[in-house]
Amino acid sequence: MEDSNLKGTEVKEEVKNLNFIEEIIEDDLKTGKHKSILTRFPPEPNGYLHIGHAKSICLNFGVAKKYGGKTNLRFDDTNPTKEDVEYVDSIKNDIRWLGFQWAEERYASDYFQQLYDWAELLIKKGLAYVDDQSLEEIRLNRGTVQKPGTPSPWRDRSVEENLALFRDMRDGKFKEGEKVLRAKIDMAHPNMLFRDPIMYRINYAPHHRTGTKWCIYPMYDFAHGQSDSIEGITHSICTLEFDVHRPLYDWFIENLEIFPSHQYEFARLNLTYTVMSKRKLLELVKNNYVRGWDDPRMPTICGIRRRGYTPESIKMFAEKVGVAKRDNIIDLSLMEWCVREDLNARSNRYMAVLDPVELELEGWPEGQVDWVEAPMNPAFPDGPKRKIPFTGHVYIERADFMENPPKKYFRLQPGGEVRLKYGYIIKCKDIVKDADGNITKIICTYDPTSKPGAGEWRSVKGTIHWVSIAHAKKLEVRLVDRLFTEQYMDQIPEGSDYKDFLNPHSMDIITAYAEPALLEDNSGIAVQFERTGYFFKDPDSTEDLPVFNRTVTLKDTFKFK
RNA sequence: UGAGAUAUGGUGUAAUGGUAGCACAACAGAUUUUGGUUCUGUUUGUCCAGGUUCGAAUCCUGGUAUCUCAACCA
Repeated sequence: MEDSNLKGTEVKEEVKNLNFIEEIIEDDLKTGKHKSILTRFPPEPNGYLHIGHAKSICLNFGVAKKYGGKTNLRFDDTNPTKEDVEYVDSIKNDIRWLGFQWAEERYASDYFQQLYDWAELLIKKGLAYVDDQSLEEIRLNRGTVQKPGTPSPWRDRSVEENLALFRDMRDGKFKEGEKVLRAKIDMAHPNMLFRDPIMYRINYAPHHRTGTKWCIYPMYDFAHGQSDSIEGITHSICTLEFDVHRPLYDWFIENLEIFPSHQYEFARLNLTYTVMSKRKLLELVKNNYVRGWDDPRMPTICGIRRRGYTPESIKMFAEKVGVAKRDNIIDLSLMEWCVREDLNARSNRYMAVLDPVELELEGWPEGQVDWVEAPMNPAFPDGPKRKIPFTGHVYIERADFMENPPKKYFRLQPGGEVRLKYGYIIKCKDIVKDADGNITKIICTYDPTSKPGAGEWRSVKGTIHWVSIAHAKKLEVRLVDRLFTEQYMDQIPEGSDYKDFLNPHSMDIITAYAEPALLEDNSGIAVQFERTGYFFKDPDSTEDLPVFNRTVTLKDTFKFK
């Protein structure tokens, strides 16, 4: 009783440990600023979602759920030249796979008419004008961060002229780049975004949803805040690089006198050994440096999934990295710890030998097979079991035998005893080598009284895994390792060739010899090869090889001092 | 030479004027039919310099460092 009380207070204290977004929300709820909360996840459908987006998804959906609110999925599709339906489908799949459900599926393109009307309103208020300057001229006249810009010669057109010109833009009377609509703010403003930001540009590329209905498209700044406002988003959570946009976000909302959504920024996720920019990931795909967006080496959600990560582990990771405003580079080991934590509790165990060497038991009766029983997961000894055929002729891991072992090595060695997991205790008697001195076979004796369940239990220092050669299932597996060799991808200079940093062994094919029960496993989640690491067969992937995840080996299994 | 944001162990993240805590990593030990898991322990930190205060990561002043902004991208 007291224990549970204690636990209760502990949990309460943990809940009190809020990130700054949650603090803002609690405050808004408490002061009555908002009765309920509505967040949104607003991807541009121009690429696949990656682990950085996963953090944003967990945050947006997570806080809404925590405070009884909802989350919209809104596609920020205001640039037809970059966007595609392929991407909207993948984005929806990934969010669903993570286990989140959005309240409404919206598109910025749903609001094109409303946005257009608002643009006319701003023109009528004298707050927007059509500019005839070329892209080049606009860029030059914007000034620099240190020097004020110079106003456009077209800045003071009459409302009537602006209105007529803007309608002509809409009606397709101009070529791309010939005219833009700009907000009339301040060409000398210290915030570059306030130097008459462009609201609309002409683009004749067909839009993936509206086709050729429109030839003018709103810019991000003229679309995002208003879209939030239309939906009644209370907390518009985005990454830090948008913080300079917030004043402009507010400016449009104020001058349009619409629902005051507010933007809050947090630091985006960075990971060691990982390229996170969508643009760079697209480059990897386009140059065929990887096999696609869902290549198991990619940091995309679908790539990580193919590597055996579970939705739970990704959510745990998002929770662990926290939410703050300072720049960060998270160590990959934290993410790997999260999968191990989840998989350790849930994944089935099998034995598989990756680098085999033959081992023969002296005196084992010819043709005898012992079917031994082993738990699927040792955490549940009374749970589901599997049967493993044991014979006198097995493969063991080459690394599990050493002829001249160092001090603390306690696997098989000449004259030494070791247990074959779930089987007998064996003792190394002899070694057979080929002409080059490579070990081809290890001869052992075995202790018939050491059969599990058959008498007194005897402990030995080492236990190694094995697989009966006659029963072994041979399977080809991809040994997936990190895509890049460089720890901090930011250190790679802009424009340099990614090829120079690719890990040449990130997709090696190896042959594994596994116990037969593995083939019947249809748990759908990654499986643990005992003492080696995690193995995953993507149920949705028929063409490629299953994956052995080198980046998520068991902690320190291969190391010894 | 502008504006904005941010500085807490190796990496993240708490502490909102009162014992600098937690997680990952690293290291050590115990348990173990996975060198896994589990358990215990250790090491390492408030950007700098002043000031206010009985007391400062926190408040003030002045520096320093890092990031973001000059697409008709989002």
